[in-house]
Amino acid sequence: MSTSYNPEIVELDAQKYWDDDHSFEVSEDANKEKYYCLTMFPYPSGKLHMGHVRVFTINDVIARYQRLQGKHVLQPMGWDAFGMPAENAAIQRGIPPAKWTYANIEDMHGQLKRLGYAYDWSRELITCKPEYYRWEQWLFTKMFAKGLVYRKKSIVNWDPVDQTVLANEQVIDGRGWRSNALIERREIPQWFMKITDYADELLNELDHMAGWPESVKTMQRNWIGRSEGVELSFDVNDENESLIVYTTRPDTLMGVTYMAVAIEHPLAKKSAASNPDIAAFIEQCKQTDAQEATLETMEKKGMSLGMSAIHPLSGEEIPLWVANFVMMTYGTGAVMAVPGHDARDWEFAKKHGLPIKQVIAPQDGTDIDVKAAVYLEHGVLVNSGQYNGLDSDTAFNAIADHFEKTGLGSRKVNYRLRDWGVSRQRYWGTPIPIIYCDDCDAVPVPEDQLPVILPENIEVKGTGSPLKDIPEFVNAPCPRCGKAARRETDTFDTFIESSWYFARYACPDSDSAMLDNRAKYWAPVDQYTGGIEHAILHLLYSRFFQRVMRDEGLTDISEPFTNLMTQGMVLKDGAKMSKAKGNTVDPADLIKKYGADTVRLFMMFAAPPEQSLEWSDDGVHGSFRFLKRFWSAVISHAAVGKVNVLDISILTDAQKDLRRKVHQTIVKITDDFGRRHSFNTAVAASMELFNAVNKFRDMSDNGRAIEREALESIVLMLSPIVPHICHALWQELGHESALIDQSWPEHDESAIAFELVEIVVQVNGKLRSRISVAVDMSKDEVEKNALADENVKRFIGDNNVSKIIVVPGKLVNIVV
RNA sequence: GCCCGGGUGGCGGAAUUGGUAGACGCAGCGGACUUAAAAUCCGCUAUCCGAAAGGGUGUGUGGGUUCAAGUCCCGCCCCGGGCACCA
Repeated sequence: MSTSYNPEIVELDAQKYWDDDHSFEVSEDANKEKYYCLTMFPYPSGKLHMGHVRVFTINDVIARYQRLQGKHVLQPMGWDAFGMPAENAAIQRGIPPAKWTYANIEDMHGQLKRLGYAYDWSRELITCKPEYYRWEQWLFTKMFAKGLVYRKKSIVNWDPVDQTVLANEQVIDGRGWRSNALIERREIPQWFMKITDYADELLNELDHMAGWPESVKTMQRNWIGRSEGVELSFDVNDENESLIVYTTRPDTLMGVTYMAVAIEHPLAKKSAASNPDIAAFIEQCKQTDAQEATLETMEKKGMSLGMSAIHPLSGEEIPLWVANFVMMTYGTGAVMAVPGHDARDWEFAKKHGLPIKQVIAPQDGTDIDVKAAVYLEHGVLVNSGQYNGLDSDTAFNAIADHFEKTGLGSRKVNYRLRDWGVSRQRYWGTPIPIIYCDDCDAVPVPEDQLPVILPENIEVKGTGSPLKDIPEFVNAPCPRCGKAARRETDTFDTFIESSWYFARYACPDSDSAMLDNRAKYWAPVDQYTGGIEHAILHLLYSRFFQRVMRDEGLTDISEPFTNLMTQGMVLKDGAKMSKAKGNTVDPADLIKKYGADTVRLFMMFAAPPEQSLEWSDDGVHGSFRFLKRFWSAVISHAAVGKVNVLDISILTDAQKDLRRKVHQTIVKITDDFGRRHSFNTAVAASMELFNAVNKFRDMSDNGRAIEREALESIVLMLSPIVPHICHALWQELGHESALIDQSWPEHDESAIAFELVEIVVQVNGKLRSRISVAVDMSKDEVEKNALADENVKRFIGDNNVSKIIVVPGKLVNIVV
């Protein structure tokens, strides 16, 4: 082996060894403790970017660490292959999405191999293949049979020029990205999955998921948004149907001064039919995209419907409005407005001159003016007739009881979570296995006719789905009556593919079932790593799908991911790396220049995994320099020859110090890897130990034996991060068997023991001195030593010592 | 607008349970080696005052709790992620 570090030779050699040895291919072994270590699979966009390299390296470090801990590790990789970019590429370049996607997968596969990840490539999944997506079609038909899917109208972004539905991303400042036309909200029929049936379970289980970050659990809790309230009905003058509203504040019921419905609400539609002004207003409100952020930040607009509802307690007439901020998708699409005690209602009332009435007063009796400022707190009821004087909680129950007795309302638990709309009006996705028959309505495709295969050789124009233009695809006999019928041309949301792929890795070749017995061995995923941007949608959908699969008898597991790590983004010049901003760094260029190990090392060293990482070319160079120094230090140590067995009975102080440092570092790095996932500090600790070895320079038998112990420990402990160089250095150190088959180093408690400890002395909390004391010295003795220090005496001066705090082994604080 | 994060030297970051702020690395400065450059090696490096010893200040910002606050509490500012059709 060469004395200078040549990463390309070292890395290709190690990779060849792993390939020839099939080192990372695993099968089910009941005698070994399994460890399933997974990263969120990539979309095959064409080129690997730094964000990919970061997440894959983090996961690879964990996988390799767990292997050294003796676990039977599965780390698979695959491709989330359906999605919009393939259609965009197809429009721009005239290549079918399938062709573009498969070419990208091939390129990126090669780039991943060059990074040396410990993947079991024999399990590689590609979600756009019928062998994969047939099973989600199958599950959909099972869900259909159980009533877990249904069709209803829902709102999409409609581009009136391109005559097509746009994704939120394709709407820029309210306009279509290609046509530049103003986008409209439009209702079309779509398929939904009843995730709300699982809302309570998805919510409650979060309390038992100790391996998930608190922030992600909080986001999911808030997203599900369970609330307890009362649903009640208001009669509407001259109408047969009453208006149903949901409120979490029935205690403010007597403060209702108006009501508002969404523009899609039946009452609004009915008014619009006879009143052109209202119709015009609704049309105007439709001139916007369908994003919640747009809805929440836009100007609050409304118009009186000229109708009124009857207050169920007072019998007063309450004016009825239509407003753009009421969402048809939450609650009943109608709200009772209490401007005195709700911020949005208050703002709207002020703008439109609607009355504001105080019905809640502060508990402490303070006077407030709700016309000047909204009062949101709970308190004591006023201006509320028989409920006056009750506190908010008591009033909640009294009013709820009243409505339940009269039958005009009832207590209700509501969720912010909505059912999952899975229809997409796009080509490049899994065909929804439904056939529409004039007589039998929507009929699921029977199991023996699955999969419904997506034709791949196709031209995409960007105006509606090309599937509609393929008669061989669209025309199909009704599976129930045999009459000529039409196939659904919408495809599934691509989140469906990513909601179960983690389970399929266990049995990627199973052609008789979605999951087989092998899945029982590997599930659940022990460690899941991916971007924080997936905190809600992907992770919630996966938790839902896992339960659907469970209830279908495919698995006993409810939670798919035991431990979750969400890694931060890769930034350059303070912004997320993106083509649009022109601040990308191509991993391939860096690997060519420095090798994969340097890139991996920098990624792990530059920032803790959960934080965003600021890219630095200089920093990469520093990592390369460290590897070069590490290489030559080990090579020159090995060149001297074999070392003798260490005799710990005759160690010098310097030898004891280095040995202590070695074993302290083992303790620290083990904790950093295993418990804290703090890879940046693990690297720093390795560097510190390495610096200590370099300063050591002791060619005695014991000296060389300790140096060997130190270098071998560093090689083993850095190997999850820089596996290639460590593979080579392990051989240089004279070992026959491969590094990946070794065990993680264990520390020697006796090496860590020390006699003296440095204690900090503060006077009034300010650092004034340091004293060195015996490790077992009593508190009184430590105090005496501290008070005897010259600088400490100077700061105490003539003052009386009022208190002394001693933190054993750490500090003394003298308060004067 | 709502939900979740983050803000520490010139830069990336460390400080794990309220107990020494700035580990480790980069950049910079000084030196060694070299015809020279690169590479490598050694030393210094928060800031202000001071010859030094030592001292003052300092973790976005304003308050508070505590013997002690980067860490806990309250308010504010700024940056990032998500908001259901980007993945």
